[in-house]
Amino acid sequence: MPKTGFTFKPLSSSASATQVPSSDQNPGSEVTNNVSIPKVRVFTRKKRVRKTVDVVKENPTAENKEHSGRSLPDIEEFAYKKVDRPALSGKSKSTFGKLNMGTDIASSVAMEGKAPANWEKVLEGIRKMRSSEDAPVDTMGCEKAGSVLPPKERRFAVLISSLLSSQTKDHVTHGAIERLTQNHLLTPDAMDKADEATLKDLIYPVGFYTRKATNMKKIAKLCLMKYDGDIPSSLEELLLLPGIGPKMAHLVMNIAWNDVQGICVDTHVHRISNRLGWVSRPGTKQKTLYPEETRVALQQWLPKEEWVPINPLLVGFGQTICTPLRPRCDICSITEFCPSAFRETSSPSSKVKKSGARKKL
DNA sequence: CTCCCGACTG
DNA sequence: CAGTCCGGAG
Repeated sequence: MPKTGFTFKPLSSSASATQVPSSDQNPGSEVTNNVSIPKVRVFTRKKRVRKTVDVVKENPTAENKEHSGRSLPDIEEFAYKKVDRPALSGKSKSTFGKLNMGTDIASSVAMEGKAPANWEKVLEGIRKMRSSEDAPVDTMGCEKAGSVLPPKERRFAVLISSLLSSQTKDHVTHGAIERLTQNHLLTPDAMDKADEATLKDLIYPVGFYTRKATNMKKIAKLCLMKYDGDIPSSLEELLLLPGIGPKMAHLVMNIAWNDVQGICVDTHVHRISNRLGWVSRPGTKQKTLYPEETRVALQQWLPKEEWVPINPLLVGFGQTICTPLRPRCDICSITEFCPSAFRETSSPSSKVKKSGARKKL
């Protein structure tokens, strides 16, 4: 991949491990330095085809697809998003009940705020396992590359990169950022003026590009109008931006502002922390139900120096060994400290009703 | 819960 | 080829 100046690499705390040598990079990237070209290069490959699957969801109760309750109740402090979310109270309760089961991994669960036994050995063990294989998840690959930009631009780039990186492979995110950069659209000003359709085409392969293009424009405008072209500097204000939730907000605080307000918890950190018995619901031995709950619990005992590195560490571990499905306990070196080792317990988001149910007849 | 997008997996 | 992946929002 040609790196034309900006080589930002967002802390892809999610996807990215898996290879994907896919021959398709971006076919038009021979655009080296025609800086003067005012027009935007549009993606012409693979047509975006709507799936138009005329699936008549005759079974609205989604028998499979059991997410792990993504939305959270208003757990403690600021951290939680925009306005007040009324929901969660009544409805999803039944679902949570189900997810809640099988949580006896608590033998070594940390007592409120107290560090679980051997956590240092566990971390060390994971580090070892990670170093042996080529960890694709390098955390701050950005600070070195992004530093070529003035602070303000760099922060904006970090914010946009974070937005684009969710649910998207690293190389894809990188390509999108590169295209935006080449077209001089990686600034609040330009982005605000740009066509939404143009942005959409430029970021194309990233996940949820349509929604992200919309969010990018809104974010650019907000940065312009409320923050003088800079990005919000607090967690609360970052959370107010469309498309920026707890996970990304912490990531941006860490990288863009170098101000560690909290741990960036994604599903890997969430799942593994629970498997290890590192966190539990307040006052219980139950697994935490939401990433935010995990974050709070983890922050109660994990030394602050580990707050940032814990993410890339567990993400890499979670993608290669402690996987959601069929974790590789057989090759894991810390099973002696893991209450969940060799248990089919699977992830926090258990998979109860699933294959057993009938498809569509 | 469901949708958003698409690439990958069993 | 249905199910997974996994962050955010409604």
